[in-house]
Amino acid sequence: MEPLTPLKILQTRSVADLVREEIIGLIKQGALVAGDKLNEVDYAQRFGVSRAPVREALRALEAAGLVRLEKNRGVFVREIAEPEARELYELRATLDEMAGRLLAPKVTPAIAAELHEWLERLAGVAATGDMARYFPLNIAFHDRLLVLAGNATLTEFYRQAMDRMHLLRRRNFNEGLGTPASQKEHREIVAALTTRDPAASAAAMRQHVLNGYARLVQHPPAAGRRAPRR
Amino acid sequence: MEPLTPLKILQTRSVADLVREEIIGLIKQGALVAGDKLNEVDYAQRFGVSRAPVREALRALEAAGLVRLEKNRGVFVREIAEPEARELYELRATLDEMAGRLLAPKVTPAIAAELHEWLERLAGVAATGDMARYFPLNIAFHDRLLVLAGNATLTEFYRQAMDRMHLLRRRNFNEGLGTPASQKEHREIVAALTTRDPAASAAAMRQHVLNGYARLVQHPPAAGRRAPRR
DNA sequence: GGTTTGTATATTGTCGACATTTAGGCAAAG
DNA sequence: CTTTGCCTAAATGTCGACAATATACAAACC
Repeated sequence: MEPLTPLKILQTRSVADLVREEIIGLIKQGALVAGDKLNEVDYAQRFGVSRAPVREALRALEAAGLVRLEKNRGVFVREIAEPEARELYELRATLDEMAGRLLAPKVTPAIAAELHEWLERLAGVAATGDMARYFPLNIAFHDRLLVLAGNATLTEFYRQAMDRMHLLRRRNFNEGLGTPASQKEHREIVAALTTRDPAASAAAMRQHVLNGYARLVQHPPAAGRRAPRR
Repeated sequence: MEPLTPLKILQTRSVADLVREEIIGLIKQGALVAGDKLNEVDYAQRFGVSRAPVREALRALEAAGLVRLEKNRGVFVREIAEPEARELYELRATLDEMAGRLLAPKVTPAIAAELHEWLERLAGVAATGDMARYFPLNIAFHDRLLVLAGNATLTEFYRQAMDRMHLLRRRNFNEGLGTPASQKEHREIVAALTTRDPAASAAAMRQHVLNGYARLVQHPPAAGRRAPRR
């Protein structure tokens, strides 16, 4: 009943919105990495628009913590270095923990079945070793858990935290994913949720994130790129 | 050594930043309430600037969840109604809980002394019944706890959540503050922190927020203002 | 009388241009 | 050879204006 594709887009989405999403996409796929500068004129021309909507998009990205605006100097993709990386993982651990506690009592047989489907899909892709596919799938799995938890505000904050994780040096963010340990923790999370035990589910999700951080830091940091001074 | 006031401001802060902070201030002090429309030309003239920086400020406020942009219709102060209000309090309870757990082991005698000072100040102002003074003091107290917890990212997310609380109908957000029950919980929080017990501190802070929500909902909702349709 | 159509006004979305500032190169002075 | 100063180019901050959309009101029609 709703075409929703052709003109509803132009009726609801402004150019600034599209630019914002496009840039977020570039960050998520690694085309833009921490420290990169975003030239307003370049991006305006790339999208065939003027600078005004680009600037609005960049302002929104700044508020989301993805870029850093330096007056009269330019916009740079934020870089998350060590003190902050740990902070971010601790925060995400707490958010995931909350999601586990909320979701557990809501798990129905249908939800349990869906979660086991996710496990199979994750295991299948992990077996191929194709990180380019596993990476977004893993994020989608965790995002789905948050959505199922039923607190939209929590999901919004969680997504903001997850977006920032892409600002870690990509080489690192990927490492340790899809490992047997990570798979095992996924199964433990689903198992706890299936028993509808809030405390166990919360603990499993929290621990999974903290272990993910441990797997991250034990991998050698990638060599630094250009580092805009200051 | 640093004047930091006169020209450092103009060197680092753009007009859009100032406008953004100004509007946030209007929301915090209640001059702007949920549902109000923000006319771009009006605010541009009020601050003596053009629409461009105003629009950038509004984009940032949208990303922070404080306003809602409707294409070709305008910008409106977001309204937080019942399902979302509960979500927000649950989230804040979790963030405060995390802060309590982080802060407890860091409490030194100096910090304990500072916290007791806060208690006295809060009790003093609460005794006067002057909510206009108690209200920001209470927020500053909780903010201070977050800062002392030492996780800057957590503090940032917490502040974003707190900012949104101002979008609850102000009549409600104030009610229940400074009550004996609230004061008692403050003392329990500081007591737990002083013993450096992470679990007890986390629980006290969590419960304080959840009780605050309970005190909120048991007060009659203020009559609605204009409600922009859709 | 109620509904619809048409028009006028106001507001937003976007654009192009100007002023200001920064970054870098080059030359002159030390 | 280093440093200082100036100058040029590029990029950002801000502005005013135009086009497109939505809202309000009035007229016309059933």
